[in-house]
Amino acid sequence: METSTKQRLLETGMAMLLEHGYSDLGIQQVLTATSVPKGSFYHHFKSKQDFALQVVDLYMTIAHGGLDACLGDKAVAPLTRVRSFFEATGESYGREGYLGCLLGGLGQELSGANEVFRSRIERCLQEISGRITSCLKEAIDRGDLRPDTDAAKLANLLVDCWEGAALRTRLLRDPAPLLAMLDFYFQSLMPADRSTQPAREPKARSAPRQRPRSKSKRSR
Amino acid sequence: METSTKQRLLETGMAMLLEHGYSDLGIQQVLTATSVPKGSFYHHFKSKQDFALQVVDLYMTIAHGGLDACLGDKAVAPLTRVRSFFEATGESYGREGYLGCLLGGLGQELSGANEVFRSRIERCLQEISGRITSCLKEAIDRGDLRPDTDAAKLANLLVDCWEGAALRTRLLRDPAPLLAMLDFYFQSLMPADRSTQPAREPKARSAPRQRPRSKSKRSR
DNA sequence: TTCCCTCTAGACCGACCGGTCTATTCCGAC
DNA sequence: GTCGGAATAGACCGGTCGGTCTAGAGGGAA
Repeated sequence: METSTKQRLLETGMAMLLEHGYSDLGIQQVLTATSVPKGSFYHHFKSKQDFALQVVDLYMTIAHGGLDACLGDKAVAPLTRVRSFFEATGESYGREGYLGCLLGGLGQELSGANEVFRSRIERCLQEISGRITSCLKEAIDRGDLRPDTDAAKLANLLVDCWEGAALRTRLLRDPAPLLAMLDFYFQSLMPADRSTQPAREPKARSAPRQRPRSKSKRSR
Repeated sequence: METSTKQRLLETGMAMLLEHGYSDLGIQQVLTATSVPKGSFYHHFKSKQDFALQVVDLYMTIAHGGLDACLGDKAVAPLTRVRSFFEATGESYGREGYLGCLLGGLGQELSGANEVFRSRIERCLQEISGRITSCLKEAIDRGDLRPDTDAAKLANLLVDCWEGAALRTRLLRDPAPLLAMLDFYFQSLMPADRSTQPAREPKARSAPRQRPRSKSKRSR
């Protein structure tokens, strides 16, 4: 079954929005790339903005899928689960040429002048942060974090720093900033000894975990 | 002495680029805002891109001014100097309505498809990071950081996370993410006891150091 | 005064933008 | 069959884009 026209538009649009951003991306470019006539586009979407918002929805569906896959396994330490989500996300960035995060990209570009995108993308980040918060709370209950830890604050911090590192990754076309950021963050949470390990999983993993880990190292 | 036409274009352009981004900002908007005819614009700048790049140059001149002011005072502990630079930068964001950092904004928007901006903005971040690196090395020499610390890596990390927090600040129109990020970073560098205090200076200060510390707290 | 160069001034250009519109094709329901 | 809505198809629209061009204003040097 070949994917529907709408789905093709959304998927191609996601990649093109990531590369070009919103304002620089013409509808005609998307139509040419997908061989879809303009009439079909405006049959499925009521405007360019509507299209981009639906791309964001699709992006979030995928993100939640990743969160489900990584945060759900109760057999793994909660902090390890959180880290594994970001590592998996970083790997998916690699598959797209290290262009960073769509939420960060659209958020930066549009939030200054477009209230619809501003609030929508902030809400998306809050969703992700919220799910990480839950996992951090588990870590607190389990004694992996100090009991007075503000889980929501720590989760937002992680998301924010991640977005920054993703921007740098986009500028450098190199994943090093993402990895360095995760190292620093989790090392700070588990000063020196503590039970939970840096990033290895204690039990068998569900998803295939290939990834050549990128040989590029650069100076940084 | 009223500022020159070119200077007015650059200053207004900086504010408008911060708000609208590059692609969404029309030259005509800048001309209208400054009451400058198009002929003058293209007399001073050879293209829109040239204009934006010169805005970035101006931004960097200002940034270096801030770095000079904050990092130069040898009487203050180096880590405190670094922190004070970012705190001052955060305050300047506030004066512009918490729209974040121009380098982050243009970097996100354009680095996917425009190699000129990509390399230029990466270079700008490296310049800033480089100056922070020097200051961190001072901290190492002084014994405020472990001697095996990778100063450049730590400086890049700080810049990256700062940009991420600045993005969130733009989305929320609130400085809290910036402050939370600085707290976490410097607390991690000085675990618990260590000589240097969180953000207070050990010796007499030259520059006036008021700092209202921003009353907005929000939930986060 | 004349000259010349910098800068101002804005009409104008072709290209392309997002979006509309009408016509046609497709295909399951009946 | 044939009917009717979903989807495709692309010509077309007004507006705006970045950029060009010509004309003139200003002012210091000779």
